[in-house]
Amino acid sequence: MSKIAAVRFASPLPQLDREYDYLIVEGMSLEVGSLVEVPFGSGKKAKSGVVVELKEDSSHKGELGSITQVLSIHPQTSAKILELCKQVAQRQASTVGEILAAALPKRFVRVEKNISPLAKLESAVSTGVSELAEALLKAKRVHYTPQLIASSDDVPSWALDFANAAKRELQAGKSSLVVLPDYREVRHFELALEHLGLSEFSLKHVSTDNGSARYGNHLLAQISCAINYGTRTACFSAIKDLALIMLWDDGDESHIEQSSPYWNSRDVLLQRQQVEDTHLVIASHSPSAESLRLIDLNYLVALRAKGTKPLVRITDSFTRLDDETFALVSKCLSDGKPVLVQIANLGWASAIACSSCKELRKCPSCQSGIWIDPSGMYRCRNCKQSALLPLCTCGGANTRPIRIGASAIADQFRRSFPNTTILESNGDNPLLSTTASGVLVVATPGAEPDVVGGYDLIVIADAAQMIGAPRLRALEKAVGSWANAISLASKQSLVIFVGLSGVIADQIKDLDFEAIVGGDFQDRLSLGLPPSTRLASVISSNLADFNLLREGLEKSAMLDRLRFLPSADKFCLVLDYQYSDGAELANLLRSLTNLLTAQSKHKRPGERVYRINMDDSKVI
DNA sequence: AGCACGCCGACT
DNA sequence: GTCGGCGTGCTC
Repeated sequence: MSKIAAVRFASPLPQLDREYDYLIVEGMSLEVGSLVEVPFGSGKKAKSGVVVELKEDSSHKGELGSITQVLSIHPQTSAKILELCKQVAQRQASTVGEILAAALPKRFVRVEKNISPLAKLESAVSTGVSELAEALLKAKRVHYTPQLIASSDDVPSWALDFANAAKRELQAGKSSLVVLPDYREVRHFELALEHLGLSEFSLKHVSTDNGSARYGNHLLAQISCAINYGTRTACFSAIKDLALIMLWDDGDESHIEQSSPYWNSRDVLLQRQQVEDTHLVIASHSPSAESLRLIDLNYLVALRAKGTKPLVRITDSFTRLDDETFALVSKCLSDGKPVLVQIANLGWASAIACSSCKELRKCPSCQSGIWIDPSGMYRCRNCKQSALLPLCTCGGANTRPIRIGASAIADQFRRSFPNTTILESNGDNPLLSTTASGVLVVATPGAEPDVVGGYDLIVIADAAQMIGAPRLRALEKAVGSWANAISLASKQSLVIFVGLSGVIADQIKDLDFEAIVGGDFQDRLSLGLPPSTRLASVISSNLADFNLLREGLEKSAMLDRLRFLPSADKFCLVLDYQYSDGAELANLLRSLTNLLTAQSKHKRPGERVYRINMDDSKVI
């Protein structure tokens, strides 16, 4: 029996970011991952922590305290996950405690009393031939492009491929982990599990589930082999005999943690693959620039499923719905077939202008633009609140909409096709699926609902506008959202891209998403922009500490390898760095900000002086 | 985060 | 003299 336990606290504080050794009282049973209560600090106040190591002796010179009690014998996490937390903390210039806080679920004592292991899958059950599962026998890490359109049963191909690969592992007595961007894709994967009769062998890890269900599955994952699936926090679920990790649509922004320390599923799972020595699949209809980079480096082996693709029609029309497109929509609807129209902007209009002087109308309090939301309210882009519209500076009262949005387009369709069901779906008000037959759906990118049998016509009405957005990843994001929309097509579907010409039009003809994203990737490579490099950002809470940080970096040994980029935010420092310098930069930023935070004259309770993001995709 | 220690100004 | 202000630093 070990005598000493090293304990860690799930706290973001850098002062507490280390292991503390405690004596294990005789007769106490615990293991790595157990939750314990220990006396801590000068007041010997009880504090709960996680056992991270069992050992015989301590390097600590002073006297050791004793563990007061074992709160839960059930391990909350595993040694491998603790190692993963350390590595992620290192890369994100964060603390282990902060990552650990993300890795530990909320505890529900009652759940611990009645957990029983999951049933075992009979290994005799035959498995269908799966290209993906076959490829995994040959390569450790795979990038997978599934068949674009579902071949049957309205279950997406990728979800069936994932479930089949997971089934094969389960038959070999191994677990798998599937990480999905959002609830929609969770539902798709569940459909595949149901289709293959695997539901009872699976464990769901999503934050929207009630806490006790989630905690129960968290504990079960460590004692039963299963198909584990969930959204991004599932990246840190401790799993028994994990052999396969699969990530769907790694370019989706839902995979990025929005609060400090801003980790993302792809980076965490790439590290987890190494820590746990598992197989890894990163899959999407349209590749992310990062995964193309990993294929280029031969870190991922590319695999593409064969399959039919819908017909494509491209118009270089400046209007979103030219006469010919409109006629095709009309024809489809009169045949009782479902139609999808993807519109980039939400609401009735993106902006409004004065009818007399043509000036854009601004918010009276902050001078930001005003748009019209789906309920028809005038809203300021900055203060987000509904704005009462005052008279224009020229005295004019009338306005006209600039760039009408999805609600206005849906309204036009309602007038053109009074006998057709017109549905709207957007991120704020998503429609997951519809069963109507002759339906016309107007959706914003990422909110396209499923329809039974698939859409027979899909109109990407804002193709030109989406690729022209002044953002670094505009093209990659646009193509990704087109691919996902088109994956909802029926087998005899037609896809219309409005407003495209030139090289992109040539590439989109064959729905060769990889060629488009790849070309964009090469362009960025030659410009030295992400993902060939990365952008780190540090937001300071005040000007004095912002200047101290900048001075500190300018005096550092890394100065010649860093590039300072201009930033719109006033206290935001943006740095461009090479992947190979990432670990060193993270260390530098962490030690520098820790030092400056300790000395800061401007810190306020509860507020961080510096917020570090080692991979900021929003910054330019 | 807490909590003690410590080194300066105002007070019975 | 000594009570208490909160800046600095440590917690196994």
